[in-house]
Amino acid sequence: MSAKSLPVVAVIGPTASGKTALAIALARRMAAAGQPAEIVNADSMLVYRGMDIGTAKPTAEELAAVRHHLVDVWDIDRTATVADFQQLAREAIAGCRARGVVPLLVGGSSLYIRAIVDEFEFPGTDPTVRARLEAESARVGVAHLYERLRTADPAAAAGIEPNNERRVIRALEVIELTGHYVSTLPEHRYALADVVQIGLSLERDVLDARIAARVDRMWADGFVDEVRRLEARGLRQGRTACRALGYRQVLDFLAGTIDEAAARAATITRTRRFARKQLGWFRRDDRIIWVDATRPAAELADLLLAGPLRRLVAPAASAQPTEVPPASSRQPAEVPPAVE
RNA sequence: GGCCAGGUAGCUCAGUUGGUAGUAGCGUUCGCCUGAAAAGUGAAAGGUCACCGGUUCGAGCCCGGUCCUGGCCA
Repeated sequence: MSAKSLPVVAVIGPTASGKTALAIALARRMAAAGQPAEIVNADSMLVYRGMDIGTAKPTAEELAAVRHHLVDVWDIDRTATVADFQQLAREAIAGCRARGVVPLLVGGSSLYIRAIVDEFEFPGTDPTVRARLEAESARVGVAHLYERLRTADPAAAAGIEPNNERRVIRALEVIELTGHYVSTLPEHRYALADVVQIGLSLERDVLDARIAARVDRMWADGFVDEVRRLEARGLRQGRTACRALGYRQVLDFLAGTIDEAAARAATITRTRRFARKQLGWFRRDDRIIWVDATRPAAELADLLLAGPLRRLVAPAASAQPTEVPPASSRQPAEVPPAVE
């Protein structure tokens, strides 16, 4: 199979829906069929070294079984940004394809996934400008900054809530750098060639139960100690990692503002809310092919490789010189089903 | 069994000298989102004020009784 014909397969879904398991299963099945695959992480927290239990990071065995990109690459005090991620992930994807490897992009954040696969351009940033605006906001209040935004760019201001300090500052920063700011998201249009998005879907009550079970397991596995160790290594100093679900709550517990039971309960409810948010994002993207997350990962992998991803393991694929079938082609045709 | 404190939104509670309840916190639901997205932000829905009776023009609030919860004493 030529590198050009390799799709990028995005495995998405809310937290605790089984993305990691499915990606691993897909990679194993594909490898067995002679088509190597590697995982490109699109999760903002898996990049941090030392954040293992609370992020449900793939296990050592899983990491050893399938090559992973963008996992354990940063220290916890580094600030993660979508723009950096976009670049790194696109490089990793291009690298895979160049080597004849199918990239499996795995993540739960629609923005991160879209920034990578869609036409998505970020205006630049300037730490000095940013710092100045942040300091000013702290001094005089967001309301003043919002007023300035209103006069500088009424259209942009209209799309931003006056109280949303983060966005107000960012908008002013971009206006200062480029002259204007667009406060709406781009269309759903792929920038990368041949993208297939697989979404894991499941009922809310099942999802909620899984989240609670996962948090319980995290605690049983020594999550609090993990956070304690990371705290000693500067977790509080960073801007991104310290706000991760669970970590933030345990840090509150370690600081004494809440007790441990409250930290655990808050981790569950915040994670649940996060999952709702994720689902809301994915709901708006009609390009996603949804599969039932309650089925075993191996079974789902077989189904996908017999259906939407069939061309990746079809025996005759290497014999067909050109003609890449569209991702949407789902005629069973002459290819024998992989299951049953 | 006696005394005390309570029973108001899914949870924790406010509720001023009685005028048919709260900008409450959390949760829930829905929306927005471009360099912190596991982040940030907006809005909405939710209550026969434990139950029965009484006083009053009018009771979450006062009186009597019943039930329930917690504490103390036996």
